[in-house]
Amino acid sequence: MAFLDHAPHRLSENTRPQPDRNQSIVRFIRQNFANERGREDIIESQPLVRKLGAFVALSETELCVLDGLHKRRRTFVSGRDLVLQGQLDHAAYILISGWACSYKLLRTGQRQIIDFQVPGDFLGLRSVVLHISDHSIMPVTKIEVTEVKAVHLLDAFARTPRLATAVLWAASRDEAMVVEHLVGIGCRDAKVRVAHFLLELGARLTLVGMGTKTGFACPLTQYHLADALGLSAVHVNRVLRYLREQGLVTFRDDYVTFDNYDLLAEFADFELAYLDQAGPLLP
Amino acid sequence: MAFLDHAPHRLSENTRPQPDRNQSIVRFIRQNFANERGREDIIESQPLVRKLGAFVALSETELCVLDGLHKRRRTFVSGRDLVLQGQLDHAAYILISGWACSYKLLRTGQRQIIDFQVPGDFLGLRSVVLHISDHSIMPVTKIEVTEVKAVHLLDAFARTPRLATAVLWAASRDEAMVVEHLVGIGCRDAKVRVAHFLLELGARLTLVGMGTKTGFACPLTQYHLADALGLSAVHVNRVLRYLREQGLVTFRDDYVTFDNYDLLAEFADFELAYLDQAGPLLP
DNA sequence: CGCCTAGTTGAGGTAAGTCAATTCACGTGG
DNA sequence: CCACGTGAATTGACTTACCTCAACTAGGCG
Repeated sequence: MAFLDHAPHRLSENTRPQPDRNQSIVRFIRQNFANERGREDIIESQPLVRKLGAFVALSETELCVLDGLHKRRRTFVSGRDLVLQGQLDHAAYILISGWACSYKLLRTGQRQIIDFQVPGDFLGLRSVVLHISDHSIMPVTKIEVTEVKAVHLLDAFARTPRLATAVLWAASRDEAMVVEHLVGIGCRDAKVRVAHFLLELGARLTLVGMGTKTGFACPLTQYHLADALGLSAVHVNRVLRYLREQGLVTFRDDYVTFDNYDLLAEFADFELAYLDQAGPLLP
Repeated sequence: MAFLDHAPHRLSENTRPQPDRNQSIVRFIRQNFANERGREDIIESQPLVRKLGAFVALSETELCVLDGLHKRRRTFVSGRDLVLQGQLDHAAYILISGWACSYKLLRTGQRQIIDFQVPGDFLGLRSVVLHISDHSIMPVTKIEVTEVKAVHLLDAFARTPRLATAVLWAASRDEAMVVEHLVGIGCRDAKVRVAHFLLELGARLTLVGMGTKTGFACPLTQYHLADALGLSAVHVNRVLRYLREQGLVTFRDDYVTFDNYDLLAEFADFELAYLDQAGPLLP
């Protein structure tokens, strides 16, 4: 087990989402909302809108409320935690750029990384709802976030129930990812585990335009992988070497290359049912 | 790894919640709702009300809507799944009595149990919100549930936003449990893992009046434990023997006895922060 | 009675952990 | 400019926690 975190020695920052996805919501905003603020501006600055928009078709009011949530913009550097385990009544954040991770620390000094967050993801949503944080959140790279006060969020729910439903959807999706993670640690062996994890990460990043079937920029260290997958860093290294030598995937220099995507997917028994999303589910 | 599930050879059914908890919501219902239906009746038949009531103080309207959700009552026996992995647009359920478990099956035949559900818990909430189920749900004992159609649930959210918030809270609490489970599998060794799991289960059951610091009735088999904790049934057996011989906890005859609660809690490094709940958080 | 499932125990194998040494890239300060 | 420190990655040698296979007991039930 790796003990504490170490700052990655190089940071990759190509976190700009491509504007060619979620076309229905894009069209919607263009039609209804274009004169309020620059329409591209809204999409660019609000990866969250794209995400929630994929679930419910948001009305103008809801978009306004959502826009109003993005208040104070803040920057955090690697090593400075946003939220600490046990902290009470802190704010939630929406990740604009960069990577973060949520983790729990045991008294033995071991760290379990729960999940990594990429642009558009909520940070600390669960903690706000529960009023106490059961985990910590730290940046992996330098990150940009917008702060959302707990009160504002709960207030927004009361005024726009559809928004509450949309956020419930986002939370459910997060939970599904944690569950998949649990399954990985619970019953896959190290090789399949690592392979599956990289494929999953790739799929998530592809959804927000930050990855392809060829690969993706990845600021994680092998220590991050180790603590996320419940393996030792040494063993992660060996497994990565194995996968590289088999011509499946290469993890090197802050970049993950899928050398043979299909073979890797078969090797890892990868299917991404729960990540699929076929347009707005709530009319 | 144990392969498929086996029906437990004896079922324990003392699932009646004690009416001495969540006093504020009990009082509330007595004052405002007593002449509509028998007041005890509502509490008895709706463990969910007690649970949600612990988070938001529900108004009369909200109670009505919540009551309206409890439509068709159904019974399932062990072995008959309520929800199947991959199933689309099924209903959700609220567990009235008995135990259930949610699990995922891998193509290798391995099973990972995500979580166990006890009376008052939602079954398949996440699946309804995501419109597709990423997991299956099966009864552990004979269970009684009430069915909630997806449409009704989403409709109820639109009409009573506070209810949506309360359900978001319940979902967050579930997620916190999955996260704790993840941590257990990810970085605790087998002995601590089993000990921690039993303590946690005990704490959850105590919250709904089905357990104490002395122990609780537990219909699970060692195979259930194995598949939940990512261990082999054989190893679970050895660990249970160890814990019994150390005078910490005894798992036998469908009953878990805490032989030395404090020592066990120390051994397992157990703290239940996220289960604590100090009254309604949303006025 | 015999079958089935749950639980129990032993013997031996293996995946993954620990400890330790080495290399490499980068940054810093003399 | 080089010396030095540090964090990340790499590799080898050894240990161990947990798994697998297998045999056996005991209770429940048709």
